[in-house]
Amino acid sequence: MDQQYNPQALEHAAQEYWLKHNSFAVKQDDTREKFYCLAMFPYPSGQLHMGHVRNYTIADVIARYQRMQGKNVLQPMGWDAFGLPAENAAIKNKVPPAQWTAQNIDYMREQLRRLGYAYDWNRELATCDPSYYRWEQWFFTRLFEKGLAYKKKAEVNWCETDQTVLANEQVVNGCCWRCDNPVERREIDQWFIKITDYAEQLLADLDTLDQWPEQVLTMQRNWIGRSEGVDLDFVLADGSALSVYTTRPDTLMGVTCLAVALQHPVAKEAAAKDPALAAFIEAQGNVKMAEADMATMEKAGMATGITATHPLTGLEVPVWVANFVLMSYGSGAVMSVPGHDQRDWEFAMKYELPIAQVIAPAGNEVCDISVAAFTDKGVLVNSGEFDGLDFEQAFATIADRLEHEGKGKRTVNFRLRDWGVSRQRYWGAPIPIINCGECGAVPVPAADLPVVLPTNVAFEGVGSPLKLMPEFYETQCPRCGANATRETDTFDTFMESSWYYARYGCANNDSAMLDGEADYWAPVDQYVGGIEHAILHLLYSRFFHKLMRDEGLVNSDEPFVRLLTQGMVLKDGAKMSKSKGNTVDPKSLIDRYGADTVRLFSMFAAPPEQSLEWSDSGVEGANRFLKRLWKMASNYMAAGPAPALDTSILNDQQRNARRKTHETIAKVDDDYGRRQTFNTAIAAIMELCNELGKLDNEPQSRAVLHEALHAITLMLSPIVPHVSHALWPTLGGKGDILNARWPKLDESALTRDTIEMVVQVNGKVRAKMNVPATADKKAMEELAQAQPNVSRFLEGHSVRKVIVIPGKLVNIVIDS
RNA sequence: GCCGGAGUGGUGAAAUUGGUAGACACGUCGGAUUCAAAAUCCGAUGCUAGAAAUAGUGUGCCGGUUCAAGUCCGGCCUCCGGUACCA
Repeated sequence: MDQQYNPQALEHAAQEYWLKHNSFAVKQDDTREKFYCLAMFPYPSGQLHMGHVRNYTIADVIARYQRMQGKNVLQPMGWDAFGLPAENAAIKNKVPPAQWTAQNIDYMREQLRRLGYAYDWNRELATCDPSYYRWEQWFFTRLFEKGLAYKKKAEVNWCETDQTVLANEQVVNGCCWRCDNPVERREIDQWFIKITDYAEQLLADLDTLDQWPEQVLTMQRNWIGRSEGVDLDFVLADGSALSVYTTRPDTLMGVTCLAVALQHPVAKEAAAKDPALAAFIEAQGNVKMAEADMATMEKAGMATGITATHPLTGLEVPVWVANFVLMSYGSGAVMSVPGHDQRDWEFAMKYELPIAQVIAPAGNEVCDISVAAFTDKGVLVNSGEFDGLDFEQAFATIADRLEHEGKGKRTVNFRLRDWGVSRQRYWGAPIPIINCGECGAVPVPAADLPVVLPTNVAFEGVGSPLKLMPEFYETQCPRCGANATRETDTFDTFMESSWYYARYGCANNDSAMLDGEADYWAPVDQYVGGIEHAILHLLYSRFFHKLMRDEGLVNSDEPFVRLLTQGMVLKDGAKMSKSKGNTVDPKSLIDRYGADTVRLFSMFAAPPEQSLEWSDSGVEGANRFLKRLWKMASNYMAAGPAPALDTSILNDQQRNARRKTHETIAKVDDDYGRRQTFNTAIAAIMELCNELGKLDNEPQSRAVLHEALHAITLMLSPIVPHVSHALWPTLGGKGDILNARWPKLDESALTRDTIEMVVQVNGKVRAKMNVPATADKKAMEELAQAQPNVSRFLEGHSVRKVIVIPGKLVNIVIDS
């Protein structure tokens, strides 16, 4: 065995060994429990960054740990290859997006290989490959035929100069990020998938995800946003109904105006006759299509001159246009109750609209409507016949009345909106639809799939190249044969990332989207990825899984059994990113210290769910630990083999070291499996190593050391697999360490004769004492009072009570 | 704005079910080794006072519950993630 720890040589050897033995290729095996471990696949942006390293190391540690539990473990890797950055790079570097993407994948794959991840590379996939997206296209045509995909008009950010649709991130201060001209909103035809049909299921099934972080479940619940309310009609002068949705029908008698969205038909109609109103709508509309922008802009409105009849009082209520009303939520119109809604209150104050109080606090709270809205539920006042009712009674009574008179209806509403999947972009999977003058939108027949995206294009960033390629869009209608036009929009990239996890199960099947093997691996047992995906990606994937289930492709209800959301990698308190110029290239660190050091540091520096502060000296520390470990093993080996361990003849020091070894095995097992706190697992192993360094060279001490080194090598192998691979045979390990089992805990090694306890007086620690393991509460209490530094504090005071927590502490409460 | 998190020594963090605050590291300081340095090894290290024993104090801020609060409750502040076309 080498005296020196030489990571470059041993890592190369381990990786060659794994490659030669196909160590991570797996197939269906019904004799063993399967475990599917998956990290969110990367966007091939150019090179790996530390966020990737952290993500993939966490998943790799879990995968390797599960393999040590005897499971059949699948861990695949692939590429989320469509998306906006390829188009940006194409413009900047004058290289076609497909070529840029392929180069990046090649480079990043090599970086991943050097980190020694246990991937089954046979299943690698890239979403920009027609053999992948053809099934997505096929699946979309199935959704279309089931009525789950439909077309409607929706707004986008439009740059007139570049003749292009802009993503929210490409709109900076209301202007195009490239040409700096003001952006306008434009309404265009787009494809949608009816996720709202699945809203109830998506909400209800969150209750089954008991291995997901509570915060993610909460965010998804709030995002879906189920509410119970009433849809009710205010009648306009022309006899048509203006429908509004409210969760507070108890405040109906306090309505002082109605507010409609800028895009609402009533607003459009009024604007047609009122140039000032048209100008207002125009001016307010040029805000980008992002909720954060719309919700923080200054509230503004304008009266339309139209009035509507209140369904209960029969009084006329003015209709306003307001920029904070969302066309996409409910009916695009709301009733304004300034007395009991803070936003309405501010709006009423600004425009000097009346504010009426119709709810009074049920208890003794103070309530002054002239200072702020009273938004709690309470008792109805100034509401005529409804006075005195509480919220529930008022809801029921008013809803009944409206339903009875045909003016309203109890409704369950969701904040969730249908999923818009059209993108007016080049670098994405073509939407498999042909538009025919006669037949309308016709799905491309399965036999004609895939609709292949042309990759040899000049991409200038003005419009989509597909719109300039008659050879792409000129076609015939599959139904009637007439000349027709192919859809030139492509899919939202969330489409690809919503089902890739399932495709890994049968990545090379070219006759079906999914098959029996895919269903064998599904669902993913452990999913690992950034918290930034807590809503969109994870919700779309859950939805897609249910769609695939209903198509008979999988048999489970949910795609991800257990979820770990990892925090970001920061440097100097800011997220590591190219734009901030504070990235650390994993390659140079691997070159300098080896992959094991990089893996060890990224697992040790913080628990996986927290953000991780990058530290160069921390990396040094991780490397130093591996060197010490290597030296400890090589010193042990140099002295020749130790005798067999005989636990009946160990002295105190040896017994203590052995107890520490087995305590560590129990802790690390719990940290890996249940808690997933790899930082504390590593700390525990370091502690053990520090302890072992104090052992002498007696034969049984060396036997204890051998047992410990054996266990340490196994326990560290998920985190630092290369050095473990090298140490294993030298420590007498049998076979391939990848297939070795987790070290066995010897419960009998854990016993203690005495236990250290703390003695407090009035909650302050005053002494520590060793009590026999067999002592009862009374003995602990007596021993505690006898401690010199304790009796000193008790003098002159009477003991009021004594609290004894066996094995932990004794707290003596005295009069002060 | 709304939804979800986080805040503990000089630094990254630990404290798992309300029970010893600061494990394990990094850094710093002191020592050993060395002609010298690097590397390595040993020791000290929350802050204040003290030679020490020890005492006081301390987990973003204000208040509360409890024998006991980093942990639970109420009210704030700051930062981070998401906000439906970044992925």
